[in-house]
Amino acid sequence: MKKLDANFFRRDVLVVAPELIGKILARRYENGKVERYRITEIEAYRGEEDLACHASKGRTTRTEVMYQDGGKVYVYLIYGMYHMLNFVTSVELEPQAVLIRGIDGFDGPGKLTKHLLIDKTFYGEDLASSERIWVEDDNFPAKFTTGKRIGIGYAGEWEEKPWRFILSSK
DNA sequence: GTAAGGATTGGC
DNA sequence: CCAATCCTTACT
Repeated sequence: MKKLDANFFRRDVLVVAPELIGKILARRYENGKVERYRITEIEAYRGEEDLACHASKGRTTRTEVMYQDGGKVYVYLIYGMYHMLNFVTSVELEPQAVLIRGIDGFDGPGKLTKHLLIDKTFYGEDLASSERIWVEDDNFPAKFTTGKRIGIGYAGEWEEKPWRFILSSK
């Protein structure tokens, strides 16, 4: 079982996203208990020019972490009710991130963060050194399919990009 | 300062 | 189909 370090995330989001499919998301709770889930669905958000990416608004307090080096956690609240879990990819000044949309047993970005007790205190967490959340590679031979990203009807032509990756083998 | 709307979900 | 619910951004 290998823990993914920052170098894994310091690449283009369109390279990292498909490789993350089938990887293991590990979460250690305050009571010390560790739970592991296979990542089943991911979406890629790529740069300021991607109108669906929050960084298209520029570097703000909210998007700051996306401009940092890859391997960080980006969490934000949507619709006043759900926290979305993202991992920053690429290098400094290249705002890219992957949204974790589904893990084994919890299909849906809002559901999985609710179950894993992920909230905005995870904003900026370093996946390589965190004791609360990290990603592991168990050499699972993952296969995946792609599709359009969900819920971004305002993004014009960017809505058509096949930047959603779904695990197809189990 | 004020207003509009969102990378969602579950219930009617 | 629509409300829940609050943070971020845009605009007066």
